[in-house]
Amino acid sequence: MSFLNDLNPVQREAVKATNGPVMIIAGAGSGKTRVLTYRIAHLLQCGVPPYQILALTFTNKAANEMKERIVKLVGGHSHELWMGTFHSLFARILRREAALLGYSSSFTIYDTDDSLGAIKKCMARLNISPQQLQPQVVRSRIGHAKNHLLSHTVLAEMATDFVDEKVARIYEEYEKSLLRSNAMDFDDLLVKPIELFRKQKDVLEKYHRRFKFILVDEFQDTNRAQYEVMKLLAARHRNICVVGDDAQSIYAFRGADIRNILDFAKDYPECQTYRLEQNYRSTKNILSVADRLIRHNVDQLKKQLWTENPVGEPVKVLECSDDRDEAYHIVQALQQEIIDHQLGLKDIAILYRTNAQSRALEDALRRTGIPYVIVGGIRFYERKEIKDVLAYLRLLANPRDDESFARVVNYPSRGIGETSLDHLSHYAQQRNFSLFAAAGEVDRIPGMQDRAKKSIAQFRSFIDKYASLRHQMSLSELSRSMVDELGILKSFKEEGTAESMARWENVQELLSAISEFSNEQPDGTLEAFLEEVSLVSDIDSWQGTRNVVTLMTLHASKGLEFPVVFIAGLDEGLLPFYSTTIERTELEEERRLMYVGITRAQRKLYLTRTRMRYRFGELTFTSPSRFLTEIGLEAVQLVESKPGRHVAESLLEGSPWTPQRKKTPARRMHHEKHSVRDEMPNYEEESQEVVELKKGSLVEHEMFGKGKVIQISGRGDAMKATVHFDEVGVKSLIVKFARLKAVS
DNA sequence: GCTCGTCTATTTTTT
DNA sequence: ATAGACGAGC
Repeated sequence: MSFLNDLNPVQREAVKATNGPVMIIAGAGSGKTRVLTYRIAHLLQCGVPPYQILALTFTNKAANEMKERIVKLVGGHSHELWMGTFHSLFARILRREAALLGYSSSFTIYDTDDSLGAIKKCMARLNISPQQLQPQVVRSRIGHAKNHLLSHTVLAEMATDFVDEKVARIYEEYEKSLLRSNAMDFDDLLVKPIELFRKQKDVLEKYHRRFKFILVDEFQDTNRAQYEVMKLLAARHRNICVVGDDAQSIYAFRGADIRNILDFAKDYPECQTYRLEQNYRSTKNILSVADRLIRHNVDQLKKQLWTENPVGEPVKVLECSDDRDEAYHIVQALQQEIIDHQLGLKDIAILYRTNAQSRALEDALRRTGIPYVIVGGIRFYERKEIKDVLAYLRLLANPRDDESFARVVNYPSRGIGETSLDHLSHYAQQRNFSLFAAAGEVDRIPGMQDRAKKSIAQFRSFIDKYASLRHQMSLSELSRSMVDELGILKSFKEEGTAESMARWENVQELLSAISEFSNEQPDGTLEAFLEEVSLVSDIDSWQGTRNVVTLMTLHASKGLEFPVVFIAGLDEGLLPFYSTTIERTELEEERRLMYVGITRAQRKLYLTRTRMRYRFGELTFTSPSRFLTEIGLEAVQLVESKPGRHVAESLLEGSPWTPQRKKTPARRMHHEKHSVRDEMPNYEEESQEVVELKKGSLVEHEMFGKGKVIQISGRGDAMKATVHFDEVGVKSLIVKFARLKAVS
């Protein structure tokens, strides 16, 4: 089994232990993904049919990458692997089994906004005012309850105060409204399968027969519901492998529970544990900074990361006067790195705690003409105009979707105001109807204006018309003609403001996304498209191949790596983030977040902070993050920021970074919505001497030394080579920037 | 029922 | 600083 030789001894053991429960504690940069992919490849090679393997990942991107890598290792039927996020895979199972839960298979997935809307309506019905009890609070309490598998009855029994009692009551009402709307919220996608498996043993058995091997990635970020559903599925064969790193647990705020790591050993006493402690990613300096920081956490498993990589350059700390100045120094340093080390823009990432921080950075990059891309921020699918169009599509798939109904019944304006809608929902409520069903009996509703009745009836027949056209035309034709008939694009155009033009563009982008989806999956249904839309994350669509600087939050950076990393905003209060006080456990999560950021860096790490920063539009003084103190001055190199970015600006005249303006092409989908300028030609065409590379070639790299090519993937600029270096192990390099020299 | 102006919170992080 | 929510007035 040749490919197993690419692994170090511990990795190889972890890959080969296919029977029974296995826990892999994998430190940052220790080849976690590699072990997972090789493990699956190994299973396949041992003759396990792909459909018997269930692999649960944190993002769709991780799943897709893994699939690709597995195909490269063993070829073949990777599409038969069940690999994806908990949410997307269980949505798939739920669609199949929907009838058993009283749902139809075209149920809608409510996003957080939809749930909030539904909760508000429930509260109104129960006469609980939003002043009395914030709907946001109610939603998070209900979400918390669901994640801990507590039903509204149990919650009511446990209630110790007034708030909990109310929440339990609203929870009950909310559940009813979800069922009536044929809708599930994000938490339901995990909770409902558990309900189903517990109630219907035969269904569970069916999946037991199917999934003989289960793997869970990013185990430290799973919540109780995820753990429970995984346990149910693994109950029969007990071939369950979880991979995680407690030091990188950064989602406790949304219910991730590190206890899962401890409970695993209890629930599976026969489990074999492997620790991957050799880091292949970062220099010794970077690793040492990471270690000095994380040592301050009390809650952590014992683990000592080490590396054979070079010591590397010192980690630099930049102190700046304000956030504009900080952005400017980052941009300067970044340019210097590119010149000094012949890097591409895509080798650089700027990370920060809050999305709001991206603004100053964007300004600085734009002014210098450096192309960049922002991952995250306001998501494409959460924009108002997009949600409006999607609401129509959702109604076609599931007319009972009350949130969508309420959203667009009067968009574009049809003269159906709050009063009419109140009448309608009251009528619906009395009969336990959906709004759409009530709209079918509009004549029987007392007290409603005739004009409103007519409009509602028209709206209903509009939906009916397109719902029946659904099967006669393609998804993209359907959406296009519906949007046309609604006059949405036209009205944006007529409005003519910059904002409405942006909206126009966004709707066009949505329509192209739908076409793209139809082309890629000719038999893809409307439901499938909507599901994809509900469950994508920003990081899913980030492609590391464009030659641009990447900006993102520390959270989004998990699982990625970059030669050069900047972490901005090391100010107390911002990173760690808190407003007034902070508890130890929260502080430790912030520290892990910082740890995640540090360990993204391969070669060079910059930490920056400011003495003053704008907060809520006001300039406030800040003190250095405690994390800087904890790391200690002796481990870093403090760089005095040279004041005066004006000087810096004038120096830029005529430099290679002076903007060479090019017309901005239509922006790409959500992930690149903020990208202002496309790649500049001098970077795109920056080509290295072409080295003839093929499997088995001997090469030399300036940092990693000599090695042997074990794999080539991609073409052109995106061509990657996987090289086994004598000194540092296996690396995947982008050929264009790796500057590999042939060794004879 | 709609529009304009003022007020407010928002600035964690996301499937 | 800014966008969304809310209330007063048409």
